Amino acid sequence: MTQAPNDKAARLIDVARRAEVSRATAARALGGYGLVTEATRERVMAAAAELNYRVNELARSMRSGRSLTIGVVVADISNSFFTSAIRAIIETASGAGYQILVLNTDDDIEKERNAVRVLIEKRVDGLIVVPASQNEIEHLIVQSEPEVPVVLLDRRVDSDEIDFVTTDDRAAAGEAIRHFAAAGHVRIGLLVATASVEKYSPTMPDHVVGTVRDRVEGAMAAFAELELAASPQWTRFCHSSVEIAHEAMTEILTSPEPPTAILATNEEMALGALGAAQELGFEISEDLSIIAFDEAPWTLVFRPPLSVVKRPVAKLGATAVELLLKKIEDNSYRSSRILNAQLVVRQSVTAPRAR
Amino acid sequence: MTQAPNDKAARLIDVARRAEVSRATAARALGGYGLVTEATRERVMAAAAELNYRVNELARSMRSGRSLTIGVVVADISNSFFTSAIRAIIETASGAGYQILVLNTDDDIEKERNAVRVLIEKRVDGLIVVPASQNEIEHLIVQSEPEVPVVLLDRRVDSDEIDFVTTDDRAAAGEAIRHFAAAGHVRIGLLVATASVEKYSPTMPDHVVGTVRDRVEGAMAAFAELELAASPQWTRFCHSSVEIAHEAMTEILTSPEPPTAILATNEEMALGALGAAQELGFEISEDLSIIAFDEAPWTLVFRPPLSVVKRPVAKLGATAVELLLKKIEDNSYRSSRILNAQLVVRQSVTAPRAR
DNA sequence: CTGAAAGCGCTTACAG
DNA sequence: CTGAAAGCGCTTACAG
Repeated sequence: MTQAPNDKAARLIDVARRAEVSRATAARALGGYGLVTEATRERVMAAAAELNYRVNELARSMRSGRSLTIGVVVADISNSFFTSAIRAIIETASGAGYQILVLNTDDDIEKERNAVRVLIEKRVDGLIVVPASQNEIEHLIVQSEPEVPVVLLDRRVDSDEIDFVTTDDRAAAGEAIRHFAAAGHVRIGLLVATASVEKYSPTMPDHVVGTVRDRVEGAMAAFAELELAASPQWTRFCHSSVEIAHEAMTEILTSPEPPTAILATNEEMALGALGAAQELGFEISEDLSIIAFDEAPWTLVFRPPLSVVKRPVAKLGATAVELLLKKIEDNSYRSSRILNAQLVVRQSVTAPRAR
Repeated sequence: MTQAPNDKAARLIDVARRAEVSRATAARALGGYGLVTEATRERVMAAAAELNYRVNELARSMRSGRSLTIGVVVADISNSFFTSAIRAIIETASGAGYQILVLNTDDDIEKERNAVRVLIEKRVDGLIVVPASQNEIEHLIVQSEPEVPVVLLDRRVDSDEIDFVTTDDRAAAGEAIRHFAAAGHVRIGLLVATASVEKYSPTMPDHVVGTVRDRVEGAMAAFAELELAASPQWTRFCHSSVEIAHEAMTEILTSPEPPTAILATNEEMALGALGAAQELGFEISEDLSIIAFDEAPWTLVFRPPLSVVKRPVAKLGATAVELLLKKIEDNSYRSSRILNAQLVVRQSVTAPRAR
C-alpha cells in the first residue's frame, strides 16, 4: 500500500490508494456527486482527512475549463469608494464560489491593457474593470476567443458592446448644482477627476469616460436651466490625486473672482479642495460651500459635516458580480444597470457670505 | 493545415500547426528559451499573433508546479491602512511576475480558516495574512505538505514558526503617551482595536494579537515610567468598527472623570472617537487631545490636523512580498522585520484646559 | 536545431 | 456501484 510521499501534497491518487479504490471513485466520493456506497464514501473521506488532502483547483480548472476566478482591474485602489466596491465584489463573488484577482492600474491605460492580458492568461472566467479611458477600449472587447465576459464598474464608455454598472451621476450632479443655487450661490466651480489629463486643465480633455462626462453635463444642464454662468475660471479637470486637486484648487481660489461653491467629483478632489481652501484661510461653508461625490467615512466627522452625493457602492459592486455571473453562465446575456445616487444634505453648504 | 476552431481560444498546438512545427518548438519560440532558428521563431510568433494566442497559465502552472499567485488574507479591507498595504503588495508582486488573490475576513477566524483553505486549493505559491487571532493559528502553520510559505502582515502572533513584518508599535505607543504627558495630560485613555472582542470592553481580552498587546504594553510602560495612573475607566478594547468605537468613546467621555487625551489605535477608532467627542460638544485638542495610529489621508485636512503615528505602510507591504518571495525560493529561509513607526506632531494635542 | 512522448492532477463519459 | 482510460494545455528531458 502506497503512502503519499512526505514532502509533497497528497493527490487524489494517494487518497484513492489509501482507501483502496480507483481515482474515479475517490473523486466521486470527495466531490459528492455520482454514485458511491456509504461505506466507500466514508473510507475515502477518512483517507483524505488522514492525508490532509486538498484538491488541486488548478487541475480541476484545467479539466473543467472554469477557473472560478474573477479578475478585477481597478483604476485607483487608494480611493475608498473603490475599496468599498471591492469589498462587496469579494463578498458577493465568494458567496458564489468565485475568488478575486485584483490588479491596480493607477489610471494608466498601458497598465490596464497589461492587466487584462495577464488575467486572460490566468483564464479568469470574467472581468470587472474600472476603465481609464473612453476610447482606448479594444483590449476590453476583442481580448480573446471565446470572449471573456466583461462588466465595467462605475465608469461606462460609449461602446454598445460592453456592459456596465454605474450610477445616475448626471442627475446627481444636477441636484448638487441646484442645491448650491438654492442656497444663493451663483459662482459655482467644479473639480472633476479624470484619468485623461496629466495634471489639471480648465477645459474638458478628449476621451473622458462617460461617467465623467455625465457629471459635467449634469452640472452644465443645471447651470443652463438656472441661467447661471459656468466659467472655466472656476473649473478644473484633474488627474485623480489629492496633490493635483490641491494645486488646481489653489489656482481657482486665488483667481480674481473665486467661486463660492465647489462640487468635487471624488474623494481625492474633496481632500485637495479642502486642503487648499483651509490653507488659504477660507472657512468651509461660510467662505466656500462644498459638495463631494461619495460618502467617504471621514466626511461625517469633518466639521462642518460634508454634504455628499451618496452612491450605493456596495450594491454597485454586488450588481457587477451578479451581472458578470449571468454572463458567464450565458455568453449571450447582455445587461447594464444605472443605480440611483442621492444627495445627502449635511452642513457644508450655506448661503455665500455677502460681499 | 488545421486552423484554430473559431469558438475556442487558440492553443499551443494551433500555433504549432499554423507555423508547421511541433508543440515543443512552438513552446521554445514563444517562451524564448532553448534553441530555435530565427526563421522558425518568426514563423511561430507570426502564427501566434494571427491566432491571438494567449498562453494558458493554468496549464503552465500545472506543469511547472508554481502558480505565480500570492494569496492575501486581510482582516479589514475597508481600513485605508490595509488598502495602502495591498496597493504596495500588488505593485511589488506584479513587478516580480506574481498576481494577487485577495480575500477579506472581517476579523472572523472562521472566514480566515476558510480563506486559507481556498487559497491553498488554488495552489498559491505563498500567503500574506493579517491574522485575526493570537492563538487560533494552526491553519497558518500546518496547512499543507509541502508547507506553503506564510508571512504575517502588520500583526504578529507569538509563534516562532511564523514570520512577520510589522512596526515597532510598542515604542510608538510609548512616544505618543509621552507626548500627551509633556503637554500636561494626566488622564490619558486608550481606544484599542482588536478582533478579540465582540463589541467593547474595559479590560484586555485574551488572545489579542501581539501587535495589539505591544501597543497597550508600550502605553502602560510609559504610564509607569511617568508615574501616571492607567484607569480602565478611560480605556476600551473595541471591535474594529467606527460605530463601536463611537459607542465606547461616548461611554468614556460621559464617565464622571473623563480623560483629557485619547490614543486611538487605528482609523476606525479615530473616526469613532472624533464622532463621539464632537457629538458631546468636546472641542478637539482644547477639550480632548487625540493621537491616532496611521496617517489616513483625511487626518491632514481635519481641523485641527491630527497628530498621528505614521507607519511605513507601503514599505510594510513591499517588505512582506520580498520576504515571501525569498521563502518561496528557499523554503528554509526565515526572517521577520520590525519597521520603525514615527510620531508626527500636528495640532490635535494641546495642554488640557484648566479645570 | 527539432520532434515524439511523458506527465502535472484532476474529471467524466463509457463499459462492466 | 466501480474502474480503466482519455484528455484539459502546457513543458521538458530525451533522442535524433
